[in-house]
Amino acid sequence: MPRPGKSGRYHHGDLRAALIDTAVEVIGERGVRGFSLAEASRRAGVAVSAPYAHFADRDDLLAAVTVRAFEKLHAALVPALDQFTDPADRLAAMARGYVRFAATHRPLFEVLYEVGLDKTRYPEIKAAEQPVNDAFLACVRALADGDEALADDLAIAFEASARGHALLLLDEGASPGDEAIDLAAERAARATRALISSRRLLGQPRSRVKNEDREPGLKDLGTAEEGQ
Amino acid sequence: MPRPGKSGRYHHGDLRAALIDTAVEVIGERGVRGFSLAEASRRAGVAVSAPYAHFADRDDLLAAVTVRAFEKLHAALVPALDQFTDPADRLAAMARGYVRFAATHRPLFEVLYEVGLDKTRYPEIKAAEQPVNDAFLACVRALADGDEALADDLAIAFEASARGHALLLLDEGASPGDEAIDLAAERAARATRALISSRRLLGQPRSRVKNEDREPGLKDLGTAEEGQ
DNA sequence: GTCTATATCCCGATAGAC
DNA sequence: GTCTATCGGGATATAGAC
Repeated sequence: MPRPGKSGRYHHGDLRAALIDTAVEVIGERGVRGFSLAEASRRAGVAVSAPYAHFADRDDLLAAVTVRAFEKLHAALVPALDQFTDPADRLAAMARGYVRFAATHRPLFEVLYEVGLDKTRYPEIKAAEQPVNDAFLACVRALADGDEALADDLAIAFEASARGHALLLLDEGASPGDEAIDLAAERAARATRALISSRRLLGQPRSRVKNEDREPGLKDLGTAEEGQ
Repeated sequence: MPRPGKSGRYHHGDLRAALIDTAVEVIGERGVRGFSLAEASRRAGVAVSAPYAHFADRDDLLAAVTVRAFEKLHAALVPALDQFTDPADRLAAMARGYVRFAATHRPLFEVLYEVGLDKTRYPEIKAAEQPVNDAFLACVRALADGDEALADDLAIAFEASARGHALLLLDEGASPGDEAIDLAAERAARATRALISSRRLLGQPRSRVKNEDREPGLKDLGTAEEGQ
């Protein structure tokens, strides 16, 4: 942690970290695409050329922000997961935490999907993404009972639902503290449970159908239950 | 349909329409935020000042593109809907058509949600949106059996799921003709059926529960708590 | 590591000629 | 309705001083 000291320079202990902070701020106002290195520099109180001492270029800073975004997402999800042992409970909690994260860290959430950086060029991003994916895949597999295809089906349906709920919430313009957040998070959790409950309906008509999944009117939810 | 005629001018029959076309093209490459009036003009082969004869400003052109987007979406959905009478079939078909639209008209799909224009300032957009919403709400209500709250729950869960499936597909980088499109569309349709099938699980613990919807195996949906 | 200065580029929007 | 020309602004990135 470099400290400014007594030097004649009027600057930072850690400009690199400060720039990531201001970048998040700017992204929150202008979006990823509208973000500019120049504006971030201005808000950090340094010359527009200063960032180049810490980042190769604009994309390099965005990559750092993306890493932070995945780390924060993971940090937001873990405590929710630790509350439960039942896989269905855990997956529902993930949906809840995910939606909440989107609303309380909107800029970081946007960054997750909108940076559009080539991840092979920024392996740090893939690395930061890993823990989240692992936690989530573990839940899904536990609910699929060894059926890999079913695990995939459920994983995709869950991801789509959670992300969709988050986006609908953000479209409403919800901001931190808003009561709409809890409502949307709860909706996402319930949709997750609904998908789990009917997960046998998610599969493509593969070679041989497991049991029967005739489309019931409303009854017959029962067959969906055995993985806890 | 104005035609160029013999005039000395070397121009369009309909620059307005041509600009909308090139705008879609540019948005496809650079996104909504990266779209510029100047680039659209260049591709249409006119001076950068020409668009101002047809559009008040950049936003005005984007609004026109948005209107086209909703019209196209509606056009893509109607034939799918006409195929079925059963509400569940219709809603599943809507999901399928929606996902397919996202992949085959990616720029227009992006425009639907990312223009960020004040819709009160552009009532044309609201008007173009209306038919899609109506068709979709009709399906949902038919499945809710008079229960308004359930209709809302299902509507949101469906929208979230469909949009999420579309985004996951686009993130894969699917382009028109790709086989991944049909797969994703089918997944969205099946997720829709799963949600319909378990729609009684979507509701918040409201005053009094309609009949019974104790979910076997999943106890205590009621007071799910905590998120982060 | 940060500054000042600069090169180069693209954008939105307007004015006035045709 | 379109063109040429222009103003004003903001961006990325580099060079060289301290």
